[in-house]
Amino acid sequence: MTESFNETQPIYLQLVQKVIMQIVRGDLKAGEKLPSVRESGTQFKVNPNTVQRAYADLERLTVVETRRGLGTFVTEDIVRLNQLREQLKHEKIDTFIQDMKEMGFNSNEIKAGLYEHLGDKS
Amino acid sequence: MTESFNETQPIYLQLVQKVIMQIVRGDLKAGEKLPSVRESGTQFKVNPNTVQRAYADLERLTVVETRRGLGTFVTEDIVRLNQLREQLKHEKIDTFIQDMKEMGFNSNEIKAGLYEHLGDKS
Amino acid sequence: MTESFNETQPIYLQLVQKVIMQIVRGDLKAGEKLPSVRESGTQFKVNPNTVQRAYADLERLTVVETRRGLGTFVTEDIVRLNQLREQLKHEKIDTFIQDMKEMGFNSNEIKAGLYEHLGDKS
Amino acid sequence: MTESFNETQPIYLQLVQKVIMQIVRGDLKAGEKLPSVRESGTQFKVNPNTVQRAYADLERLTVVETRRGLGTFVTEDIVRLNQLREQLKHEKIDTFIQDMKEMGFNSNEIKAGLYEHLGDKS
DNA sequence: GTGGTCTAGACCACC
DNA sequence: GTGGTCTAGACCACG
Repeated sequence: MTESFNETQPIYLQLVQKVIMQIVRGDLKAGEKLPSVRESGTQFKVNPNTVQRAYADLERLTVVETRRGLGTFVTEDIVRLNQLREQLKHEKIDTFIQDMKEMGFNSNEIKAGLYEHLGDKS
Repeated sequence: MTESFNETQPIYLQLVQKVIMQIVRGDLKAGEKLPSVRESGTQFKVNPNTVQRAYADLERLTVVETRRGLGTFVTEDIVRLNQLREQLKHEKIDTFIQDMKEMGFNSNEIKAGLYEHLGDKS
Repeated sequence: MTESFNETQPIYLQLVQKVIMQIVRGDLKAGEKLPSVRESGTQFKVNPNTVQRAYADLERLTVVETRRGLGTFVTEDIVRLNQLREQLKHEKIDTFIQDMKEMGFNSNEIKAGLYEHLGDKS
Repeated sequence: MTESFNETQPIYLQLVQKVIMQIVRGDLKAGEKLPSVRESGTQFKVNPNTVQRAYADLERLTVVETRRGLGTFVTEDIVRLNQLREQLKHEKIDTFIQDMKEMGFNSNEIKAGLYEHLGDKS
């Protein structure tokens, strides 16, 4: 499963997204240890520096904490994690609606389109 | 309304998106002339070359045509334009659903979330 | 039958080629009158200036003559026309062979490839 | 052997052709690194941007891949490379035959002409 | 006036 | 070091 990266978006930002997704999905739980920068680096075939940068960003977002000599861990702050999940959900929905309206679709068309697509694969 | 440009995405790609949106929304109709590369350049405060690059991409996507010495025009091929609109709609919806499911939401949660947000602003 | 033009090659050169082809094929015979620049212009939807330039080139190649107030005519010099035909034939074949060899094909492969293609459509 | 550039064709397209030829001939093998845009630039006495444009085109044709910070490489996809060679061969032969027929030569004359020329130099 | 190409030189992200 | 993007300014062909 060699996942590849988008071309126009910086790799470290894609890594940030990837980790956030894992946390929100629950693949990475509160307090759990993230792979080391070296591990991640070899796994995704990117430079450890790039991983490091992504982890730094994640720390700035207060979703992970790094403990010296131990590694990087998902925050224990469950409130923060729930908040993160809700926040991302609202953002995603909002930008989706905004994009669709920018394309000239009204609320009903959006609902209809969504139903159609959920029908096939729900 | 001086819209500015994103940092992470190349300007010329943002221009491509912008024009596609204008076409899909109907602000630019089939056969209509786009502003010249120089005009667009001064309007968006970017170099004409950058606009040129965007227009070249748009031509490769067969949504515009350039006529030597005359200018760049939205394609007259209405079928193509409708296809473009449908294609973008499906892509948007698909990636939205995929993203939401990646975050661990099921179909019903997605629908509910959407309704909630459409309620406020439909 | 709206014939279109290549993008990278100047239109007037493509016109030159077109006329030469008509002469070599015999569609335009020795002494025959070419359409006026205006006629050609409207027919091919190009500027008369462009046609004019093509005709000037053809005159420089001594395959047409322009007579003031009368129009542009294929040269009466039949020797020149035969020479033209032979010259073009040899040039075409030579560059074809050269191109194929540049691509790494040897004489036998070239012959074989040609037979194959002539088989379908001879 | 300082090869120079044609006047009527854009330099970057001539570069594209040149590289494709090198690949088809086997001078550049699957996975091999192309010279950097700066190297090529100085070698051919053109601006690195021009080389860059050619490389971008080649990537769009999926005959090369660029790896961030590493360089530009001939694709490892050997199937693609063989397809490329076959495709170019057929195109060359087809346009050759078409051109010759346009000039009024029939299949036998084409074959005869080819044999004549191959005789001298095969 | 239009788009298309090219140069020179700069800055960025990535390795 | 690599490719990718951008600017400023130039020249060309075409209408």
